[in-house]
Amino acid sequence: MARMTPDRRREAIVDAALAVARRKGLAPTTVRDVAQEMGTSSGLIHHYFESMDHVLAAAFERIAGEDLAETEALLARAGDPRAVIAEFLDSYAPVGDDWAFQLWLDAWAEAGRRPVLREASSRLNLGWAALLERAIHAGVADGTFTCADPRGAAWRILSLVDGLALQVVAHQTTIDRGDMLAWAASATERELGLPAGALAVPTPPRA
Amino acid sequence: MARMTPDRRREAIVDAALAVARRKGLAPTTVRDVAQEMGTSSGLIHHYFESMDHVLAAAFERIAGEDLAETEALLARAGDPRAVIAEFLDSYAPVGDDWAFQLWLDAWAEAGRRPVLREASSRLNLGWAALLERAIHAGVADGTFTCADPRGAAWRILSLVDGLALQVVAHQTTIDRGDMLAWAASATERELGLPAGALAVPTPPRA
DNA sequence: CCGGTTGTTGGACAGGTGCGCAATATCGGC
DNA sequence: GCCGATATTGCGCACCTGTCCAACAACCGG
Repeated sequence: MARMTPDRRREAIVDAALAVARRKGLAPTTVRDVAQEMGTSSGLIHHYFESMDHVLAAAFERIAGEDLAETEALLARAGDPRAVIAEFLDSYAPVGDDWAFQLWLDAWAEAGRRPVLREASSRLNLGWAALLERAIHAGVADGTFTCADPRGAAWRILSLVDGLALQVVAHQTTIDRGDMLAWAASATERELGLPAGALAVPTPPRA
Repeated sequence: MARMTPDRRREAIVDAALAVARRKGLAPTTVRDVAQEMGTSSGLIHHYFESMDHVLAAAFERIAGEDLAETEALLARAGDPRAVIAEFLDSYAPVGDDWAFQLWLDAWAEAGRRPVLREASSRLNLGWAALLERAIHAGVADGTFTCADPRGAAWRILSLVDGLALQVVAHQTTIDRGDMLAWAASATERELGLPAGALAVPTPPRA
């Protein structure tokens, strides 16, 4: 089809891969799927990417990186440290069938077997932990939080919400978004030395 | 090969599937892999299982169910509630390349796409939460723990250790077993109203 | 307007996938 | 010892997988 500059084409391939992965998941996405989604031949994809694993890693990195950047921007606007953490928890809890988090599940599972995906998944996860650690430091600095170990607290909070979101997305029935929000809030309050209920409802006090 | 009774053969198939899954992971395990592992033809497998998904679900259920039962037995021998929880955390932390936990990662990822696997994974996960909730109730009853919401605490602790173990197994480098144990212990102490350090080292106070 | 650079094609290649079925081998009951 | 029941085989079917490459076509500098 239409001839593109290499940069644009690479982007188009990643876009198409992401569109397919959204429907089918990361691992089941094939070269031919992506080619068909773009409306091109499949040979084109190997002209730009060393292997299919690299395409999938790039697709995962795109969506996970965007999510991270958006959250970063969201938190920058949130105001005081308490609101930042409340906003973080609310935005992390899956809504509906959260295909982005499903891609995280795929990435974690594949990370053990595909080095290229492990690299991407590991890097993005470290990014989330760092984001959270910065938010905690800010709250400790201005006296909102009490926390002796911000790095540990960041990993504990992140692991908790990952573990909870995992149940919501993978099993759908065991626990729901409401449970997740309530439980993540109460644990995080304890973690940051906040009074019980301080993180209960993210934005306006409305039930 | 050797003719078997249906019950024995079903067991042999599940055993073989588990042996392969241990090496390759759950999703990449194929009918032919399992047949070769047993030293039989592949047609035999479809004579006993409705589909390959059912084989994989049975294999996962076998290993996850055994783990759960072993932990249940371990905790029954552990003594006081504090020791039970300490033992739980220690046994949950992955050692080396934890192939059993890798199967959990596979199961969670596939749960969204394969109903048969979702059913198994969901049920086993509920089993672990119930185990933990019982242990907490016991500690609250005899005054060792202080916990207003044992069900929530069970899910929070389970989700936390799942999230931490996930990092250890999938990424290998981001955090290690030591971090995981320390962080799981400190969060659980807060969760159960124990003094800091009460769960620090599982068995003997050494280092 | 032409020629070389290069984005793109489309199919070949060697293998792998789950599943189903006729034929065969082996067993337990008589 | 035979025979019916059934465990097991071995292969075929239709399809999918990543990767590669010779041929083609579109664009850009001259």
